[in-house]
Amino acid sequence: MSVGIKDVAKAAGVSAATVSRALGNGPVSADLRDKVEAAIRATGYRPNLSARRLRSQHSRTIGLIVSDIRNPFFTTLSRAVEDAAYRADMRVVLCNTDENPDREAMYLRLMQEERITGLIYAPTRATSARLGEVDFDFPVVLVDRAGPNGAHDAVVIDNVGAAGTLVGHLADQGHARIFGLFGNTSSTAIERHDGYRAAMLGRGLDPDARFVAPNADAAAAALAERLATGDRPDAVVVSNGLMLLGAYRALKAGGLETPRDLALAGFDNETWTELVGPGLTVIEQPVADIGRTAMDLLFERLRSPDMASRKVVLSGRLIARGSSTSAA
Amino acid sequence: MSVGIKDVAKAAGVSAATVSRALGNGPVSADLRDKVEAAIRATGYRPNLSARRLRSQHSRTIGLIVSDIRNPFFTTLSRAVEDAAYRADMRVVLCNTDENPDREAMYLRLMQEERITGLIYAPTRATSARLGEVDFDFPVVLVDRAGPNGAHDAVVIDNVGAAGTLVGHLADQGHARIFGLFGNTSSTAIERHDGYRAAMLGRGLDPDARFVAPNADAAAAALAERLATGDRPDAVVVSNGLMLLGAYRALKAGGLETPRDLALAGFDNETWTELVGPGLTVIEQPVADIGRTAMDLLFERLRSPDMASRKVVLSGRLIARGSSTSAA
DNA sequence: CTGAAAGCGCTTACAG
DNA sequence: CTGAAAGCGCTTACAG
Repeated sequence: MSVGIKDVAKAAGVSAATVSRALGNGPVSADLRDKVEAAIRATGYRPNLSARRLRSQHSRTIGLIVSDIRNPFFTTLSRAVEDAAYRADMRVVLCNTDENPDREAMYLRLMQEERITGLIYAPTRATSARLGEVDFDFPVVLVDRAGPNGAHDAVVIDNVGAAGTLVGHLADQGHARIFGLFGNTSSTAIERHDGYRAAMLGRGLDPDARFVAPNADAAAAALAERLATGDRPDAVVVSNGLMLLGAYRALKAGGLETPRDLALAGFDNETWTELVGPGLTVIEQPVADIGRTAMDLLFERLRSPDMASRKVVLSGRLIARGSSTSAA
Repeated sequence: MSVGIKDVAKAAGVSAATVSRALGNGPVSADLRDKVEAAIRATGYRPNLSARRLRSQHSRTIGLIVSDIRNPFFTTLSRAVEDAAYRADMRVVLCNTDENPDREAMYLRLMQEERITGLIYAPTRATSARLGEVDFDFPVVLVDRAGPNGAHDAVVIDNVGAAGTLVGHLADQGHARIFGLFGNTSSTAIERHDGYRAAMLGRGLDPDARFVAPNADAAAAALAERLATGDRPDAVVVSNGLMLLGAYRALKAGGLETPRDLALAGFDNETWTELVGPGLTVIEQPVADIGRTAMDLLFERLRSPDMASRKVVLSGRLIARGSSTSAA
C-alpha cells in the first residue's frame, strides 16, 4: 500500500541504493538523480524515518525534559531548543515531569528507547544530586539547574548573585525586614535562597525564609499565612515567576498594595509583571540564550566527546520597577 | 556495545521471541517471564523504539502542529494533548509553524515520514481552505480552526457567537463606536470578525475593523494608528490574547486608561488580564477541554475510520471585568 | 506456551 | 558512479 524505496527504484529504473544515495546526497550522477527525483514526485514517496534511524543508528532526535511547559521559562526555552534543533534537521521529544521523580524516571527511560542523540535536561532536585552516579548513553546538557560539579555540561544563571542583587536593591530602598519565599523542588531555588541568606547576613539583616511547592497557589497560601502573623515584613522576595504570581494575588486578596504597603520583587520577567500597578521589580533571565547555548554545548560535545565538561554561567539582569521603589 | 533483545534472550536462556512476548505481555509462562525480567534488570536492556515501530508498523506517535507554543492558548493545548497521549502510552511530536505555510508544509511532510498515528492540527489560513483536497495517510483532528465542512473532525469554539457576545456586552454598557482588531492569518480571526460585524450591524452600529498580523506589536501599532486619527472609538475589541496584550500596551503608552478613556475587551483569559487595572473583560476558551476532546475524537476515529466526520463546537465564556463596565 | 525464521524499510560496506 | 547483498533490532505468523 504505502510506497517504499523499492517502488521508487523500480519507477526510476535504478537500484534502491541509488535512490537512497540521491536522497542523502551521496554520489549520484546528475542523470540518475533527475530520474529519481521525478520518480519520487510521481509516487509521492516519503522515506520511513523509523527504518532510516534503525539502519543508520542515528535518531537525529534531541530529548528535552522540563518540569512544565506552561512555566513561561520553559515555554521560551523549548522554542529556542526546537528552533536550533530544526535548523540542524533534528527532532525534539518534549517531556514534562511536573517535578515528579517517577515521571522523570519514565521519561529518562523513554530517552534511552528513542536512542536520542542528546538531552537538554532540567532535573528535579531529587535526581539532581545523584546525577554524578548515573551515566547516560548520550550527552546531557543541564539547564536552569546544575548537577554535581563536572558531571555534565550545564547552562545556568548566577542564582546566588542574582538573589543577592535583589536583596541589595531592596535594602538600598530602605527595606530591612525582607521575607523570602522559595521553591522546594529545585537546586535553583536552593541557590537563590543561599544568595538571599548571604546577602541578608552580609547587611546585618535577619533572614526570614520559607520553602514551599513552586506554584502560584502554594506561594499565595504561604505569603497569606506569613502576613497573618502580625509582624509584617516590609518587602517580599520570591524565587520564580509562578510563585511571584501567587504572591501578587495574595497581596491583592489581602487588600494590600505594592509598594504602598509592601515591596515585592522576584524572578522572571513575565509579561504581566510589567503591566500590574507600577510594575514589578524582577530579575530577567536570558531564557532564549540559555536554550541556544545549551544546544551549542550539546553539538560541541557530540563533536568532542572527551572534552572536559563545561558550565556556562549567564547572568540575570535586574529590572527595577515601581513595586520596590520608594521605601515604606 | 548496546545490549539488544538477543543478549537478554541469551542471559535468560530463552528465545528472542519470548523476550519480546514478555515485554508486550504476550502469552508467556510465569516462570519464563520471571527469568526474562531478571535478565532485563541484569543487562539494563532498553528496547529500541525505531526497530519496534518499523517491525510493528505502529509508531504510537501523535503529531501536533500549532502556530507557536508561546501563545498561551497553544501552550495549554499542548499540555492537554501530551497528557492524554502519555496516558495512552504514545509520544507527541510538536511543531511550530509561526503561521508560515512553508514551515507548515515541511512539518506535514515530517508527519508522513514519522508515520504518525494521528494529527492534532491548527492549520494556517492559507492551507485551511485547501484542506478538502489533500488527503493524509492518518486521521486528522483540527483544533481552533475548522476546515471546509466535513473534511476532517474538528474541535472549535463558536467564534461568531462569542464575538457577538462581546459586542453585545459592550453595547449594553453604552458603547457604540466599537473598533475591532483581528488577526489576518487564521480562519478563527475571520469568524470572530464576522461575529463582530453581524452583531454591530444587528444593533445598527457601524463596523470599524482592521486586520493585522496576530501578534502584540502589530496590534499595538494598528491601535495607536487608529487612535491617532482623532475620532476616537469608545471601545476596542481584539481577537486573541497576544493582540490584546499589544492593544493594552498601546493604550498605556498613549496615557489612556481603561475603562476611563476607552473600554477594552478581547479573547483569551490569560493570567495578566485579571491583574491589570480593574481587570480586562475577556472570552475564556475551554482550552484544556479542546485538547482532551481532540484526542478523544482522534482515538475514536482510529477505532472507526469510516464514521462520518464530526465537528465539536464548545462555547467560550464571557468574563466581564472592569475594563468594559461603566460606560464613558 | 515456546522457538526458528522471515521480514519491516531502509543504509552501507563491498565489489565492480 | 552503481548494484547486489547484508543487516540494523525488533515482532509476528507459523509450526509444534
